[in-house]
Amino acid sequence: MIKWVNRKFRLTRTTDFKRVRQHGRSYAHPLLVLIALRAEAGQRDDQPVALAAVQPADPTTQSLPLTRFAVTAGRSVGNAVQRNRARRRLREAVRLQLRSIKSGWDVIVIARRPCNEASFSEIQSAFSLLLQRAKLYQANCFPNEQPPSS
RNA sequence: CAGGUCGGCCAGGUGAUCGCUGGUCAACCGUGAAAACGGUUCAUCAGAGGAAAGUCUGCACUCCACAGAGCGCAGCGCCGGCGAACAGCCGGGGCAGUGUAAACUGCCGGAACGGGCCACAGAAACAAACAGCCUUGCCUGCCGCCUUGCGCGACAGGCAGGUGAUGGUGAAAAGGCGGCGUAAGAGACCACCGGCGCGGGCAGCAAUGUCCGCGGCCAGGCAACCCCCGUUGGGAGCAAGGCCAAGCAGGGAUCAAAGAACCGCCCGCCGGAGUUGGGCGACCAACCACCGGCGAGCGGAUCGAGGAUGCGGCUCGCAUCCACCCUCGCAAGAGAGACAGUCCCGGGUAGGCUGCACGAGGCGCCGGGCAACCUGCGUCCUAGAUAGAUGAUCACCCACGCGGCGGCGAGCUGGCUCGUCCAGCCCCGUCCCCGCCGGACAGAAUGCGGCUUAUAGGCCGGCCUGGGGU
RNA sequence: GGCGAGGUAGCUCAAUGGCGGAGCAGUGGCAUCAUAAUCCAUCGGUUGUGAGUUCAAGUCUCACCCUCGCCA
Repeated sequence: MIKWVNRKFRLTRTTDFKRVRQHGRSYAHPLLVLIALRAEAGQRDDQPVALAAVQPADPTTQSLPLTRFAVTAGRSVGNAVQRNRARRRLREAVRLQLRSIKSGWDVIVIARRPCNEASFSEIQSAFSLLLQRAKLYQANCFPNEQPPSS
């Protein structure tokens, strides 16, 4: 499959952030927060050129749209080094879990301050726990086996 | 060897797998006549710092304004050099301070242009007065003496004088100490010391240092208070600025009616303040050169459904006024509201591209210079993200720290055959091995020169102090 | 990223370089059967932090920290 951590498949617009944060459901953990919103077809129409250019090239994704991610760290996390580090580790956690996640969602992942002291395996387990609670795993994959295998 | 101080350098390294961003080549797909553009995949190359930080400064660059100058505001201020420029750097000077020393820190135009301040205390905060001192002169009172005189001497008071030595204070009181002098005193005078000014010699490019001579003690502190002198600066900032596709006005233009705020001069009126007069008083009347407002006339300038003024440095924004209607008020006046219709053009934000990385560039060498720095030559191209790219996992090595076994040195204890001996202990130092932990501050956002702040440690060199050896 | 405004008692704010104050709040008292209000008294400050100028700094100068606002 294609690598989905590319920038073209992330959430970048301010309007997307506003929409997901207003209408999405949030799931909290001491290390991070996850906000998910199911992408509607009408809302995706006005969305960027990259989607329209990819969809005819890849006919398998025509029926079910992409799942787009965004990773954020506010000023309460720390200084610039700690914020960048939290974003990179969360993005890596998203990339490792990406194969077993349902399509057609817009997800925002927000880092919290204890994320600085946590190890990467703790971040991974926290992220998979939140994915279970949000019921974002695909039906054919077993969520308990997938995170350690990848 | 130990401690200190100054300057410079590094900012863990190597390798593997999966990922991220940008450039280049190739293949495929889409649009297109083609050029080209966009996307995917593979290969290859590159990918944060000494402070990238704080945004304190100086520039480049862009837009706006602009004839020039001035006003206002802001920065700087010993001397010389460097530099594109700077509140920067280098070298030097003076004053004050820390340290045994090496060295380090802070400050640097003008207080005899002017204004202001110096709380409390103190007589007084910069310029004289007050208290005090003196009894020099005159007058009065009183006492003593004898030479009985406008006599001499002592005391008290008043007037005229002389003073700035004294006055517990305070951060600061019109040089210090000694003498001479005087009615009392005083740089009034003298010797020494200190400080100031002027002139000259020597050293230095200069700041300045040093020496000599003369003058006269006149002149408190604060300019990181205003100010004066010299010098520099037009304002804003890459979210500057430019271009593009779609779509849209609350934006612009047109149609309507001819006058309006503004400035100058002059006249009149209203209110306030002031002066004069009257009234027991509230107040009244007159004058009015001051302040605020209104109205008419004349002249000027602007605009024309919009215009004018003021403020914030002038772009631009905000406020007010006039022009239309309504309401309130005795009046001058004040307050609130409305701004329609038609037609056309198409700005900006959000989005994309650009600005955007070959430059006051880096590195090395020769030369000049004490140094900062500069000339020349050679070589290299070395990040360009935009919810913002460097992450995850693993192996080995290098520092640092902790623990353990062992060796050596020093120390302690014990023994005798008293020696450069043996045995034990091990808080100390060093070396080796093993295990664990484990990498400071911190992330480019237009670029560059500085400053300031944060920083685990390591390496190199100069100098100083102490100890030991030769 | 760039620009510019501020930090004073628990809160909101004052304070010509010269002993840091007001209102509310808190505590104690008066009063009331009791509470509130009123009245009286009282407590509470490293003036954000650190240097410097000055005899003296909340104020003047510099550096740092924190908070808030704006962007054709």
